[in-house]
Amino acid sequence: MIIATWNINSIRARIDTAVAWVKEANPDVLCLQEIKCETNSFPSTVFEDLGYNVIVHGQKSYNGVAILSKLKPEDVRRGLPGDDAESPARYIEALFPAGSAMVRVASIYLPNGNPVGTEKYTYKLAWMDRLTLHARGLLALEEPLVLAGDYNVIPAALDAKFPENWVTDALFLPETRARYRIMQNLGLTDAVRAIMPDKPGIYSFWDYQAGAWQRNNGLRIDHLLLSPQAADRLKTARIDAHVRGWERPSDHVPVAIDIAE
DNA sequence: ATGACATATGAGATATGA
Repeated sequence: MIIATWNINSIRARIDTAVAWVKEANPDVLCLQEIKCETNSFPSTVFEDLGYNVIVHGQKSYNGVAILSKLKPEDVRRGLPGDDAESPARYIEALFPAGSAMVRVASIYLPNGNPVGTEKYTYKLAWMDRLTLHARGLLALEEPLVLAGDYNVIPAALDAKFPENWVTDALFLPETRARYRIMQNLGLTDAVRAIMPDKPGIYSFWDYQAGAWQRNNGLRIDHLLLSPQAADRLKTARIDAHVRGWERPSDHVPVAIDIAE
């Protein structure tokens, strides 16, 4: 079962690109972030025509998350516990039952947090604390669980081309990385690093500016965290970096795993 | 130090992003 995550940076501006990758990779579940549209404006029929179920948690202009899936979603949750009606749309989760191969998947768009020293950074840290609390509850279910998305976290120096440029940034500060590590210490496995523990130069984001893609000046900030029951089934993980070279690309690329059914 | 790019909104310029 292929499960992927992709910050699409506007689904309406990127619909052809999204369809092209879906046809190429044929994922069973695709978590999208930064769809940048309201729930009712999501181009659901395009994907339904390709055989996908579509669930969306959108908002006007910014943020917004969705999950495309071949299996019918159940137990859908929109928003993280603690969200209110005005909270940005950054979390959607569903259960995909397939006999013994059932899996619960969340699409996560974690706040960026810059600039540090403002309420944006404290909001990011608080959001990570809320996510951790929710993850604890999900882990207690002892199910295959995949928390996939744009974490806006550079977990280690290995995950940036120039880590020294990020030491005071919200993506790489010790307080940020500590919270990501706390999630791992709960028993969640970073799928890409489980498959490629020490491999340098594997990134999921390249800035649009200053020729970042051409110089491979990237960051690995899109992650799939797996419960033990999912990690036991992990077969492969990959980052589809070639998509960054397509016309009018998102600044992020899809990250995909294959778990045994 | 600044801007470089890109998108949404809405019709020019600003907010957001990482």
